Amino acid sequence: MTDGPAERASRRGRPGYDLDSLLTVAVRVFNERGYDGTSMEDLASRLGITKSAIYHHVAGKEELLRLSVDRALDQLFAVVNEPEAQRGPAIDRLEYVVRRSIAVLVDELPFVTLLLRVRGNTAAERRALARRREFDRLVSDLVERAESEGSIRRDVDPALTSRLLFGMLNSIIEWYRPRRGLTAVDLADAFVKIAFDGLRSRPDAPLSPAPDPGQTGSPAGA
Amino acid sequence: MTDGPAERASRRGRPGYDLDSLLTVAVRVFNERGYDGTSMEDLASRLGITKSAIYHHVAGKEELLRLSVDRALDQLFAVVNEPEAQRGPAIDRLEYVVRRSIAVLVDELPFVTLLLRVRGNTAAERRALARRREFDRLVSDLVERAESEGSIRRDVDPALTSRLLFGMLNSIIEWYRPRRGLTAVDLADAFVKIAFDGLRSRPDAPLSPAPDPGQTGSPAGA
DNA sequence: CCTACCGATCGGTAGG
DNA sequence: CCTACCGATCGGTAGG
Repeated sequence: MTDGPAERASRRGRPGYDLDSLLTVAVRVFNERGYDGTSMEDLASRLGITKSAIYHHVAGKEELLRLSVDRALDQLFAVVNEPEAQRGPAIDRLEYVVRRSIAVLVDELPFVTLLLRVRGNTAAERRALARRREFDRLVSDLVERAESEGSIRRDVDPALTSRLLFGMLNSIIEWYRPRRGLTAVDLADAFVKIAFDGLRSRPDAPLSPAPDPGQTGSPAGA
Repeated sequence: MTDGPAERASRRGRPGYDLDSLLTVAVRVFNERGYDGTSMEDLASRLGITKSAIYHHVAGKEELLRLSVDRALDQLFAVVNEPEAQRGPAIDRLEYVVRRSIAVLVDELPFVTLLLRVRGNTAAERRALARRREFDRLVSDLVERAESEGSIRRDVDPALTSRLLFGMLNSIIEWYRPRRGLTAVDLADAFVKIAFDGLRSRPDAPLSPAPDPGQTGSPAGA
């Protein structure tokens, strides 16, 4: 009896954008030209509709930004609230959060990209930055706990370790593109190796139980 | 370019900005508001002069960008051309380039920040991106060489290792601020530990790097 | 002839 | 979702 949101749009009224498909296009343009550098006219011409039509869906440019970065933030917060991130040794929880964050980053690449480029010039941007800082603090607490449990090196400050770890993770948005032969799981495997055990080869150290010898996880470069 | 900004200009004509001191202010504003989001009027009011006066020094906004990113790029290329980056084991050369790049990043933080935020919307931006890619290729070659020499782990693709390594390095601009108790050398020391040996504590491995006796790495000068 | 600007205004385009 | 607009501001240039 009650039609779903997509149902309603397709049955009644003109065919056109719903909020989700509009956001998908808007985020792509924001990432190409920068949020500040994108005019509502840019968005309208890319969407194939007029500027005013956009205001049918959202109150303005800032709401487009808010809805977009919240989509990324909601999924990242969901990760740290999953049971695997809440119990067990902190080092395992940290690895879990890292792997799941990479999955979110890959699945929602344009939205996470936009989130990471927010600078804080407007209210919506400052709101996004505040939520980011809250996420960073949760991760930082996890790193600190892992250090006090003795599973993370004690000769580097936990806050610094946390920043470098997620700095490396976030940098993935700069070059990762799907459909280039590197899956999210292969990427996460390689990332965890580099981050947790370093890029140096250590012939004297015992290898982890049967690291798959078949694939090297080559990312088809460029 | 070691003379004080106002020294040279104080002899003839009005006291005012020379190109260097103008760039210092311009880059700061670009980083605050974004390059696209910065108007010439923004720059003028921050400088305390009129818009027209800026055109006395440069041909336009794009030239301000070009001069700024070239300052960062020139120093980064200088690093890979230093003798310590040209001879010896590739792993040592890589560590040297990492330490010196961190020193450049810290010394020229606003200029490197601007460089890393360039997106390619204008000709000057695309030119900067091309030079960045050239630098990245030099580093990537070094990582590949270190892997073929057996000093870097073989179970991760060198191009991927290189991207993660410099992704982590570049992320320093997001949070590092001078005068907060973390010197560039301390930062580089911690960075090299995390990047080369990983964040995991390894009670079974010797504390000091065992495989290569002698030096632990080049102290990067700064 | 130089350096270092000023006050005013150009044709177009921004978000709403 | 469109047409017809607004107040303001954009990057850049004129003569002095």
